[in-house]
Amino acid sequence: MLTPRQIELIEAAIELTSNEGIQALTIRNVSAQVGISEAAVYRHFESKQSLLKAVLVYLGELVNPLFDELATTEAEPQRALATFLTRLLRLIEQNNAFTLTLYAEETFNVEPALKEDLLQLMSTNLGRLAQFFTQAARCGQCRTDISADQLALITFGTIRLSVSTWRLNDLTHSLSKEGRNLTKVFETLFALT
Amino acid sequence: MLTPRQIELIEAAIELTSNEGIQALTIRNVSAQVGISEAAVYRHFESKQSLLKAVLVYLGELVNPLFDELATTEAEPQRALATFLTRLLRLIEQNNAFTLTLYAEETFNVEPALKEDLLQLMSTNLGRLAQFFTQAARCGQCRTDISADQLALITFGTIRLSVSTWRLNDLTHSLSKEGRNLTKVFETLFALT
DNA sequence: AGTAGGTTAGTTTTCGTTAACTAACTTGAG
DNA sequence: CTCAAGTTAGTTAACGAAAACTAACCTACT
Repeated sequence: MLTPRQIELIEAAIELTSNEGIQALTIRNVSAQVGISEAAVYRHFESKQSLLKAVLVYLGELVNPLFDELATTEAEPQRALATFLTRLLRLIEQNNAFTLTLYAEETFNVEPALKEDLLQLMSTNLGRLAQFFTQAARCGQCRTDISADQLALITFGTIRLSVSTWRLNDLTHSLSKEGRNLTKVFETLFALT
Repeated sequence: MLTPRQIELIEAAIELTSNEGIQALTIRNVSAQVGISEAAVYRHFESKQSLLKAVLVYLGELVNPLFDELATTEAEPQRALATFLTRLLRLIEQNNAFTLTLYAEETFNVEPALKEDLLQLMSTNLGRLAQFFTQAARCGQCRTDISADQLALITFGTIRLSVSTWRLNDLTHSLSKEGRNLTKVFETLFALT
């Protein structure tokens, strides 16, 4: 289990990375952010790599609840996807750090030791989204001429790029509003033909 | 204009970054790759930052011809998009370095000084794609219930994520084959309703 | 008394960058 | 044509800052 201090360190790492890029993710910066010395970090993580690993796990757990709800909700698919999107984008908007959940593979694709974790994070996300579309198609609420896997790819890819442009534009326009647009687009796009 | 050596350095930088991440993009590594001393790099670029800037420009110019053809071809839209996709993915498959054209914003979103260039690269790509869809819609070859901007977002986002998963999976499955699938998907999705 | 969690002060390595110098070329005046 | 002067593109050696990490010590609580 994670101690409060460990969580603090993980969140500092995430914040630094999402704001200033992977280059800013140093033990120095993390410790400074938390307000302890560099050496103290090693009381809580035995190496930088193990901190990175913990960050990845943490990121995975951040989005999981959203996918859980997407999978178990009683609402009809269109509504469920809309809710999912709204929540995701609101979280990102509120907490800059959240963005990393989307880009983990790009950002951390550095050390081979982490590749395994990255692959799992990515395929879990895509897989659960695909599962949702399979389900939706089964209830006749979604087109079937495009495979669930590909619908998941389109959805996730579009979301990522939307967020990406939003960030690049200095978070000016409202992401939530963009989310409502996207919801509509997906509704139109994925409806029965 | 760029000297041959400058191009060599730029290409080394791109290769390093796309293979091992931004962390590996150091003057040391670049110079070693080219086979000269670190100091010699400064005969060709006055600082690391100016090398990075040159890399971004170079990346932009790499994809530009593809967009040019997409914009000017006489072929009908469906065919044109298919060709564009095929070429892009083949380039990426052949030359690992090419991937960076897609992820530049993620990868280089580090130094504020480069933000301007990144923004331009990104919005040029998206803009040109959107222009294509506008054109296609005008000839009645593309649905109009979703805006060209959003079609561009979907297309580009999906491509990026496809390439991303391909890379994460150690370039196992054929990207060209994936391209053919994507082409079909886009045809189905974007056709007149 | 022992341990969890902090400190300071180091280590070694690598970073970007500069200084001082040199060999190989170009160029222009006598 | 010759040769002094300048330029180009490279070298080695060093700089200070910052990287990840370690050792030794302190301190407060159980």
